[in-house]
Amino acid sequence: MKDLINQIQIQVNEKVYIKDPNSSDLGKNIIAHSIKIIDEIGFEGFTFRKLAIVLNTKEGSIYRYFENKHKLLIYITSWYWGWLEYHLVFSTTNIPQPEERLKIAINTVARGHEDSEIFSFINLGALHRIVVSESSKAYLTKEVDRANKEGFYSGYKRLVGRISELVLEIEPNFQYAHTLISTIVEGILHQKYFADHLPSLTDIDHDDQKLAEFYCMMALATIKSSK
Amino acid sequence: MKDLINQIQIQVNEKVYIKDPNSSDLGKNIIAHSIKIIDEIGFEGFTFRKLAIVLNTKEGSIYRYFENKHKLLIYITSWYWGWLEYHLVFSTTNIPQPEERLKIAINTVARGHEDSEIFSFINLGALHRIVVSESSKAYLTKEVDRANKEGFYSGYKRLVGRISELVLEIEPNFQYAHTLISTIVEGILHQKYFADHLPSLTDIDHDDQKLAEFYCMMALATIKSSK
DNA sequence: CATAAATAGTAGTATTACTATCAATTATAG
DNA sequence: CTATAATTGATAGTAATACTACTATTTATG
Repeated sequence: MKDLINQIQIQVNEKVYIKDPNSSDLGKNIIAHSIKIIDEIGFEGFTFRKLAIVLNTKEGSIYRYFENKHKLLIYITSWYWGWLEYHLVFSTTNIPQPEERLKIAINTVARGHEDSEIFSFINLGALHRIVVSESSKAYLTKEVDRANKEGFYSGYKRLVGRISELVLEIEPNFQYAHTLISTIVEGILHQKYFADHLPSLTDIDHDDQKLAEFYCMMALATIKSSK
Repeated sequence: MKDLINQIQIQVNEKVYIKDPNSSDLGKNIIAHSIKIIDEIGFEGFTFRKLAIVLNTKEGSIYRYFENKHKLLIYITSWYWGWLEYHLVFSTTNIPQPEERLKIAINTVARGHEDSEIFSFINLGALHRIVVSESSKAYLTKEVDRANKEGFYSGYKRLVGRISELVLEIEPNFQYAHTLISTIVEGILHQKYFADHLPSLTDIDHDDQKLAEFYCMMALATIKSSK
């Protein structure tokens, strides 16, 4: 699996960047090191100046790739959702039972990364932590409508859409597939954050397996209750 | 009800502010107008300078009340959770059936404000929109652990705790009360945001009643499924 | 009416978030 | 292998942000 994964490239909406970071070494370093720095000091503390110093380059060079740090955040979170979607499609094909497919999907989201800790130059562990604690800042902004129109959130929307389809396979008359799945995906991220920082808001303590089980149980109970 | 509500004062952890904004006209204006400005231009665009200009005062005077704008955000969101808790306690007392109490609680969170649009000098409609789109930024920061230690999130935690207790009254052996309730509270906020900005992630379109019904159904199905 | 408290007014600093320009380096195409 | 295009490096500069500090003036209170 690892070998195969290294063959593919995750596509990110090209309007997110000025110059494709995959097209050069500097570009790849910008992605790799911004993930590292944001993971360490948080998105608010992260600046292109700090990144430039680490990369032994200048702010100006980074601005040739991304208009601002918010776009860079959209880039790396979109990349993550693209990667997860790839993973999801892979893990659910050839599973005949729709209920089983939904369970696998929820497990995929809850586990986040796993067998491939480093995907080419991207540290998936750090990226996953960023998604947990920073990804909602990609859309919780006054520019959300413009960004959405440009398609910046299509990766996330596609993922939610795909899992919602699995729900509809189980129960085609279920009216709340998107609400249920976006609640679960956001819920998984939040519960992980709460386990780390606000433990009284959760009952699941760093156990991705258990987290997945809870949300599977919740999903199936909710779907069936609607009949 | 409105008259009674105007009698009480919502308490916010006093470490959040330097000087109690309730103790002066300027303080109250800081709260009232920061809610207005954040609602209009978003938390990122909001600065103490802009607030000072609107209030015909100087940055320095605002800094005597709040160390920085992040603390002010914590203040106003804490205030909201305190207000909601008050509402919740009020609306669930004297209801004998635990299931009914849980339903009322979820409805209270989903409706957010309603019969009291303006609570003394606070515009609850604007505050509710801020809670929907900005409140998670109060804890999604690298300072979260320090802030949590200071008790800055106790209002939110108390609210989740209270509703979790209602869950346990229905089913004392349920293991995931906090996870379920924090998922629902966050879910309600997210679904409202999605309805406004990313509609493909939700099935509930600006209908607080329906939103509450969905999450009530989900809660009860999940609780019962665990038996 | 005195004096303490609060606010207004003015300055100033370090950092952020950029933009612009030109020189040096590196890639690529003929 | 060289011309030239593309990329990056280096330097500079601006407006805004996020503060801190100090003094003058106003307002409250005993």
